[in-house]
Amino acid sequence: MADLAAEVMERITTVVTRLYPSATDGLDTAVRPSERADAQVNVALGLARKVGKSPRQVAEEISAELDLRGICSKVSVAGPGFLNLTFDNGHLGTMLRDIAKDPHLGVHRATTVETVVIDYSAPNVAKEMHVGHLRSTVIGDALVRMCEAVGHRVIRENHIGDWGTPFGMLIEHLVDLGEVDAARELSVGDLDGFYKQARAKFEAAPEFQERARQRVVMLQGGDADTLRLWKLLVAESSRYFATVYEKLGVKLTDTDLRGESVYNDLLPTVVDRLRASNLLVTDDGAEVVFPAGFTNRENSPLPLIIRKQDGGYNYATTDLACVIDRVERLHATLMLYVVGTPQSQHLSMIETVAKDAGWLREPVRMAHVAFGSVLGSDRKMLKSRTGESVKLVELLDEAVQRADASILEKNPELPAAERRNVARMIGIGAVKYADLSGDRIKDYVFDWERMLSFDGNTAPYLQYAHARICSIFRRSGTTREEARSATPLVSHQSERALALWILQYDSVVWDALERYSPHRLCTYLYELATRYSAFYEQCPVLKAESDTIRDGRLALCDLTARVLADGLQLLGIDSPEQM
RNA sequence: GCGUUCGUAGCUCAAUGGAUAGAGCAUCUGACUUCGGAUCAGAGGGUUGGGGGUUCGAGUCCCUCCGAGCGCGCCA
Repeated sequence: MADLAAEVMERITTVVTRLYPSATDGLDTAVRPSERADAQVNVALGLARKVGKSPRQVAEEISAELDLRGICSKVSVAGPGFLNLTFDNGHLGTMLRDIAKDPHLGVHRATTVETVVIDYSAPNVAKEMHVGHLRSTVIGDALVRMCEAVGHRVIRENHIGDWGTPFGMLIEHLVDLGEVDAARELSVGDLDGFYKQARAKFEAAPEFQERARQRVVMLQGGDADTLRLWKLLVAESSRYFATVYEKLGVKLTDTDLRGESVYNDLLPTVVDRLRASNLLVTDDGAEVVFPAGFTNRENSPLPLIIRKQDGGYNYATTDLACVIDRVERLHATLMLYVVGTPQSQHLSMIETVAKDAGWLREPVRMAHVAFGSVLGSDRKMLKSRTGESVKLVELLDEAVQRADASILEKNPELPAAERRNVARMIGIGAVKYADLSGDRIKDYVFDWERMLSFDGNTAPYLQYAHARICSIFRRSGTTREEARSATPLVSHQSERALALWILQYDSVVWDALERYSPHRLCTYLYELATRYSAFYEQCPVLKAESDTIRDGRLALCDLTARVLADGLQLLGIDSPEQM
């Protein structure tokens, strides 16, 4: 409804400024969806007090002066002073025809193009990816797609954990196994086993512990052979990550990998620059910054530790180096951190220090795209039967396998090869959609039954609606492209409901993007599918009364399918044509 | 203790400060010679954790209390 709304808002503003020239500050001319009409405008309610009249009277006065011919067929005053709008059917048809010609389906481009750095996924080298990585990866991927869709310049950064003390232990374990055997074990994808073995040895054998410590020193000292072994670990892990990303269907590739180690050279610079701006304080042998507004248990200032007592750096330093790198080298204007809620204080401290140090200045900004945990049916963090974290690949494989079984049962005619392909789209889509469809800040309960259900706010339901439309076209004898030239008539009640919803796609995509809330797009798509289903029941397409009606309805079908597929694509979910 | 997030139907979740708080699941009632019934139509189900406040208007903003999760100095 973006363009509809824009034009209405403009005309209302004109009328209001003419009627009440002294009260035009902070006008709420927004055109909102309404249950009582096609849309409502509440401008009179806020205006009433300023002009000393009743809201109802103000609404009447505006309504009397308002000329919406060609856009609205009816404008009425209702309730305490709402302006209820009913759009003109012909105008709706024209609008639909216009966006049908637009490859972006009416979604407008960003007026100022941002350089958006999105930090997400972030698995650890030599460790298995588990459910804990699911949300960051899926939400981050959706944000990448949405940003790209409106024309922003997007830089994906996968900040993998590839540095730090655990690597002494991991490298020594690699040496013990022998490089060839170790590489083979890692390439199988059994990172969990590798890490656990190393950990077990570290805890059990003092001799191993000592070797591990020395190895850390060698690693940090740049010993050539140690670095070679380290790179082997990183390479094998990266290959493994790539297979997981492929399975999950996200856009991350090897070129997006940007491990913590990349920033090593920048760490001394961080210290120097903080010292130069007099932010650095020596406290208890460590070099720290005390950003304002943070306190610890004892209510004393909470430090951000830049350099530890032993001279080593920690993750705060790396994160600050990241900010410098992203702002000064990449020229980021917006940095998104798709990181769990528990990190919020840490990121807030990073942001404060980066601002205090002058590295982060308007209009450049960073945002913590925080999200809650994935819970089991017991409402606790999701764990496997054995109490360990659930491996991401196993979870994804199970999703595909469950989807496959479901399709086999419900559509046995589908050829096996096709079925496997569709099962992947549905299974992975279901997992992603379950992750994206709730407000990201909240925890959500992982439930196979619900996410794979064909009823309710699920990916399969949306995909089904899409497949049904494709089915109509297979029988219609017309192509999707041909359908686009027709202008829908938009006269039946459910045609109107569908049309009005389609026209809101633009504003919904932007709303979801600006709030970094993919679930708003999900809610919209679900409602779209629901409205389509009602239309489908009540308005025969192929058996319509006339060719004109039929063509118009085919155009509506095509648009609906495109918005569904486009919206799902923004969420990283595929839309099969049959299922 | 301090900070932070959350609390909405039996369950899982929605709701740019706007009208009578909406969906799905589950329960109950209907609709299959019908473009994919993998669907649709309808019913019941609520003191939005409690209490104050701001506002023409509060689930939403502010304060306070209760409950839950998470974080709070040398791991990342």
